[in-house]
Amino acid sequence: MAPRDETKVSGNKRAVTNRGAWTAEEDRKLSEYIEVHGPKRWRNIATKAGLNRCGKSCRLRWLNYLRPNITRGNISDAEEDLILRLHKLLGNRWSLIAGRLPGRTDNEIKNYWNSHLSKKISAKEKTREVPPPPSSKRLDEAGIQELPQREEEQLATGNVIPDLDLEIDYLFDFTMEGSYGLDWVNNFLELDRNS
DNA sequence: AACGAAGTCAACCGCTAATTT
DNA sequence: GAAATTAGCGGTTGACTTCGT
Repeated sequence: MAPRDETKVSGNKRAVTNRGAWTAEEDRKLSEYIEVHGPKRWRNIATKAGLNRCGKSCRLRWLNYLRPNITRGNISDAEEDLILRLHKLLGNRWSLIAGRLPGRTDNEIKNYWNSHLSKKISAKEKTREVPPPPSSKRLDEAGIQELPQREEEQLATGNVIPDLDLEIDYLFDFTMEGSYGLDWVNNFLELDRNS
């Protein structure tokens, strides 16, 4: 049985809502209601569909599992390659990445990244370990290596920008492109230049 | 067979942006 | 224009499964 939680509603009243895994019955109720009324006003959906859930939970369930055209199961090699390249370009912008993978959800891609790809990458980097040429970094008088300016800025602001210079040839090598159009990448870069 | 560690993934949380009242 | 509500995002948690000993 799903755990329950008290959710604040207007005033001092509290409503007890279900939490945890969704049941088949809850899925059915949610799907049927959305089929008729559409996926909007999630708090209304939760109450009017007779679900003891918060609107947020209903929305998540619909987007990640119940909506049509969801692709479930193994991520193909082409998809994995695209995720890697998009992540290099966009960072942890999971919803944007998911938007380029038909049928995949941001949650699924985020999970796949955290459980598969991040490890693959760190393993790759460990084996690579190519030291930079001595002239590429200068030493200050105390003998401490200075960070490149962008790295310093990122550390200062906390905004880590994906390293677009790293493996740039690989990133923009579209010769192995499959069915995924990447015109949007060019548009994105054009917008970025203009801004 | 039993147990703990590691991996996986669905769901929740906290926050911000956008929209509505 | 301000306040309230809703939608959406990324990070995190925790239950469950698989693997190794």
